[in-house]
Amino acid sequence: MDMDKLVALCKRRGFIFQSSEIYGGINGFWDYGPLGVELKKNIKDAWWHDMVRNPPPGPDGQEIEMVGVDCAIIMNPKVWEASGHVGTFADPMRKCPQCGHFVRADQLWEALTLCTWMNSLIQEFTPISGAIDSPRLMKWAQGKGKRLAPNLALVRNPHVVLSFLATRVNGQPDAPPDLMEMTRYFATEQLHATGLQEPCPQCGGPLGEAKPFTLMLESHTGTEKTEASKVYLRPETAQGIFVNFKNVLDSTRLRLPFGIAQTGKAFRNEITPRNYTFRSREFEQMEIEFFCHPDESMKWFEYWREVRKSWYTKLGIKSDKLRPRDQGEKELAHYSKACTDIEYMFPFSDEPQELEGVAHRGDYDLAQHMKHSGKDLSYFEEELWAKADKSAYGGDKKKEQEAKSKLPFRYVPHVIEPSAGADRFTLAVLCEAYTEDTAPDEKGAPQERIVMKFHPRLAPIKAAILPLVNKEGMPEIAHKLYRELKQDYNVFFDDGGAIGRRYRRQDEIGTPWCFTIDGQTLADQTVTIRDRDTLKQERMPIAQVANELKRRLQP
RNA sequence: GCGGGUGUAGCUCAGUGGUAGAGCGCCACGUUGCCAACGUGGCUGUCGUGGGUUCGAGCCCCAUCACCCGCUCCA
Repeated sequence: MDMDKLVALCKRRGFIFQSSEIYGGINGFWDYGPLGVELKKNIKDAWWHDMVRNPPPGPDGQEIEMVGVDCAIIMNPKVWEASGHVGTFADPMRKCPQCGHFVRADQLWEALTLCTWMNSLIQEFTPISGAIDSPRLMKWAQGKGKRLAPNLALVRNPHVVLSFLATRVNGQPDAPPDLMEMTRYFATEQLHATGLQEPCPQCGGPLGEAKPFTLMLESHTGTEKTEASKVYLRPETAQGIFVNFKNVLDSTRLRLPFGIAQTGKAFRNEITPRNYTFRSREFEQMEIEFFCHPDESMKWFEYWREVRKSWYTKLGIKSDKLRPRDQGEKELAHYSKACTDIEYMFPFSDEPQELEGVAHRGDYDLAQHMKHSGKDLSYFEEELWAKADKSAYGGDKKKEQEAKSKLPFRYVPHVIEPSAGADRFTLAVLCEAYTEDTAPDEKGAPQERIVMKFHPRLAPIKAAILPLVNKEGMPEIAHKLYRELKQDYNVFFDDGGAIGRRYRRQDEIGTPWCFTIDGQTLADQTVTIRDRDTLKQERMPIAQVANELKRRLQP
């Protein structure tokens, strides 16, 4: 499938527009048009219905408790300190002017010890003794170095660099240079002009100054625009759930395990927004935080991984394009026990791209918020305590208190986090639906047809109501049916042009069914229902249309 | 952020420094008898934006914005 054709269709038919287009657009932001908003809304509604209102039975066949919240986009900035976003997002970054590579300033040396050219170079000398084998380094610079680190000073100008290094070593023989200092010398071409420099792990070029770099978008509240008034647009909806965990617990009588769900906008200052709406700076998430007992968390992780994967399949994503991928141990965050990315083969990439991450986050988030807010976010098993044999404590209140303060009675819940991208799934649905096939024209000759094969639940328009011709009362009957159906569904009335053209127009926007009022309707009150994918038509009584539509749209 | 490419009607795209075009679509009227019909008429443009060169710029130059591809980044 050609991505350009999909992008053109989305614009032509009103699914997706570039944001602020008449002003030249803005990088990384997109608007949904009349059809796009219906599609995305259907996706969010399907998610809410299938995950919050009516989630599949649990691993042991039990009912799943789910509730929702809708939190503010702007929160107390301390939330983002606790979550780690300020720390990791605001790390000073250093950029290589030669190749454009970014590296976190505090991770430079770690990156250097892991990088290819450094590992190659390190075999050519013995930094601990400080001994330098100039001819050997020269050979490296003129051989392997040229390929591995083309912008390293040692490679670009080995004579000068080696002479600086020799001066350094000879000048202070009792202080042999360590690995870091040696490396700085290797990266420095004009010692007197620039001082010692540090090399890029990618190409060896001299790195620039460290600059703070944050992926969170910032704003200010109140009248003063100061550091103290700075606030962040949330980079994920999850934290709103965590900070409201206690509120939900206290206001609902819910007992563990249960989940809290939220859909909403999130913002990230992506360096390179790319691939249509896939990586946008403003996007919408559909997130669940499922709170459970630490001993049961893996069971719930597996439950959600399966539930989320099959949800996509159920809504029409072919299973061979859907790739659940378990993250390796190295890839996992330090607090995480497991994480599965549910990925989709988008047409714009040879690699599957992430639609959703199902993460086992342990007690990391709640523990962080306990630490930073000073509030107790632990959970107490009241029923378990009520039934417990307390004879061991002999009525000693202190012993009882101590027992109540730890497992199995009190603990910080573990969390399973299925975090899905609403816009990413919308894009996947569009890609998946786009189909070019052939359909016969009025002479029976095959003609090219573009059809969006949306799952009926997701289709922006559920049905079109069409009078075959505009006479003999057909438009009136059609309009009456239209009025009836639009009470419950987004349906479309069209009496313009020939019937074939009207069918094709509906195909292109993925309307699953067309109801046509024809001459026979006048005689026996039946209409035809025409199927988008098969082009087949059946007759049914006009009085049964609403029920039939309801039946076909059942989740 | 770097390198390469693109930007002309709603869409797809022609356009050689000298009057801005085509196809499709869209709208109106007539027609219509189940899969992109036909006839007649009509609308549609700051040629991405801002400068410059020139008697004259869609075309040449500079800058800028957006999109695409490749690097890079992606807690």
